[in-house]
Amino acid sequence: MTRSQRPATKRITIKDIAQAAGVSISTVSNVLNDRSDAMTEQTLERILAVMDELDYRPNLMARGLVTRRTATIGVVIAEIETPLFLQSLSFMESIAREASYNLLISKAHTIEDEKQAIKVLTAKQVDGLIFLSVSQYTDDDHLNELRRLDMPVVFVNRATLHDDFDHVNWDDTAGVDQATEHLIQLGHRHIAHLRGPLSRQSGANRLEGYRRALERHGLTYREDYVKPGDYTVSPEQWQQSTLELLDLSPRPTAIIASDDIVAAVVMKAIQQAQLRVPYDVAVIGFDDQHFSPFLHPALTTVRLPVLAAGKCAVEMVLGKIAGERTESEHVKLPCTLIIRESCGATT
Amino acid sequence: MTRSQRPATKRITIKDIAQAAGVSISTVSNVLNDRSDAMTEQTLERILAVMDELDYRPNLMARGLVTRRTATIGVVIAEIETPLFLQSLSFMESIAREASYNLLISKAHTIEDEKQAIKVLTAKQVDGLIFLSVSQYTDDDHLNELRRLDMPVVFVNRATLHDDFDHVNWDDTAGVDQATEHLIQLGHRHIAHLRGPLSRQSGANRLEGYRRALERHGLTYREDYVKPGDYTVSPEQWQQSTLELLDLSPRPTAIIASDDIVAAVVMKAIQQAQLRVPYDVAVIGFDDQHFSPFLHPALTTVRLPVLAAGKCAVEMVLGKIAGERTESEHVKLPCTLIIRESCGATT
DNA sequence: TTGAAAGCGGTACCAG
DNA sequence: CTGGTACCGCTTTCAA
Repeated sequence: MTRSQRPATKRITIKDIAQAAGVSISTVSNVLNDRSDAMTEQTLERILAVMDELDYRPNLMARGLVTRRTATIGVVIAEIETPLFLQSLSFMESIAREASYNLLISKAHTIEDEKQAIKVLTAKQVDGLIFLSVSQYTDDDHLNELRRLDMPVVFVNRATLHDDFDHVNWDDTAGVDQATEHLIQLGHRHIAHLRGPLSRQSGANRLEGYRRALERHGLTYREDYVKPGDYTVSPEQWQQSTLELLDLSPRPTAIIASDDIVAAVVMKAIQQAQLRVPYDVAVIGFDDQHFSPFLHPALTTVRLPVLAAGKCAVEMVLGKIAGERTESEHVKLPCTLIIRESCGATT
Repeated sequence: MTRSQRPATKRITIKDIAQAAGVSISTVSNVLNDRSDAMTEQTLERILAVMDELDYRPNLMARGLVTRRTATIGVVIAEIETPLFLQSLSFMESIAREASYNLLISKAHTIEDEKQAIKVLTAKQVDGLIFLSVSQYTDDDHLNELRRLDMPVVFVNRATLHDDFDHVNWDDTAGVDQATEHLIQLGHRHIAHLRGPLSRQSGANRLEGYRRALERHGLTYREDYVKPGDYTVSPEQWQQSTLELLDLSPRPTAIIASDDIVAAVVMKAIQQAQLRVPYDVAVIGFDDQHFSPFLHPALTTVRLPVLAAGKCAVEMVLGKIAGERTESEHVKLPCTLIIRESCGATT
């Protein structure tokens, strides 16, 4: 059976409803827009009945053409593959939907993609724009055109140079500081760090948090305790780096990984070296991904407020659309240390 | 600085371009639609220049109103939280974008949500609809109205009763069959299964695959080797069930988990019981999630073809939109056994 | 080759 | 309180 040959189902419009109900177009429009106060109960009922009977679906594009509202927010996403970011996207959808908005999405890996995404999303008349990015510094000149748009724009996790835009970020530095502090409180004095890429603000910030906590406690920062451990190098190298750390003297008693996946590999390497986590070496991750509680041992990690950030971003653009918020805002959300088993503390 | 007070930037339209370039509206429309053949090179250049200068952005809603095309595909997503499904969504976006389509998304957890999602997405005039679902049997009557829509509709992973719609599914049964077969080939004779919810087709199918492989090899199916292990019960119960399995006599030498997260917990429980994976007990997961290669030991699992399914679904609706595909199709994608370390085989 | 005009499906203003 | 009508911004015949 093929369902694709045009069934010639003439699409029914507001005019059809008006005709069938024996009223004017404006009257129908009024009920569509909840202005039925000044209308006979009877009339309303009849119109409603006709709409239902004819399976009427108002064309939101036609409406949008005149109201200049689409009830749609555009989301430009970098590296959407990251499970965490996708979760954030999902949550943003929930918040948006509560306000009867939908999300129109477009991924953008390169600057060129991004330009293109901005072009098409604005051409589709979205009411606002959210950028879900990696914290990389990039050439941002093309963002200037956004200013001419007179459209709410919010950047999530973006190290942009344009400070007059709205931003939602999280405090990586404080996050790792907290993690390091936690280890120090537990008595650790030799803490290593598999750091993220320094090309990203997050990598640099986290390293900074690590140093800061160390310094605060008068612990020396050792170059050889810090090694790259991120997607720019292979998992084998994470493992290799871990082994090298274990060979150091004094051997680090704790390792802070750049993210939860790396932490999993670190734990694995430690265990394969016949050492125990956390008894011989404690491990802390970063992100708090879905699987982290289920690792063996359950991973102590720093939770990124991706959900809160998504919610915040959506609320910011909705606020701007509604004209409630007008000032440009820079929100920095805190990270939370989630204590589980991998560093030995029990809460 | 507030950027929200109307800058009175009159939005420029095709009319403005025509005026500024000293040509007619139709001429501008022609260049917008790549019909510049019958046009002076000069005219074209001038129009292009003016468009660039005025930063002209054609209003795709206005266009869509007449062309009845929006270059947008609606995606209705159930349980978008699942990292795997979100990956699929992300991949769908890639495929769609290659064809210059965008995705308008709406989550729907309940039937009521779903009705609402269908309503608003169609009202926004999407060119096609993709349902990314859980494989649950539900009351599907509301889907009937989709038939009247004359719009391409594809269901991914949905156990719908409406066979005349397009479907993309994967073969859970064969997937678990394969996993079980693999274990049997490795010499296992006592294979347990932490099964998924039987309320979902996937749970039932996987159990079926398990039984099928057992029977094919003349191994008896033991009720006590099968326990529920899914989101309907708590992680503590997964752990508890694992321990119960380990207490059985003869003790299972292998456990097939309902998904990778459960598999992680199973491995953890086994290890905490001072047994080794895979030497004492082999473990196989289901999904092949992002973290699975990084578990200790790396998880052998059945990969769900979520990416391929997403791609397939998008291509199906694009094909229908283009009028190339007309027949309704039912695609069933194979699952792939990914052999890593957790069941002892080395490829 | 280019221009004029009639919609697409709504909204909203203005009479009556 | 209801009906007529001028747009919204673009496409698309149909003439010139």
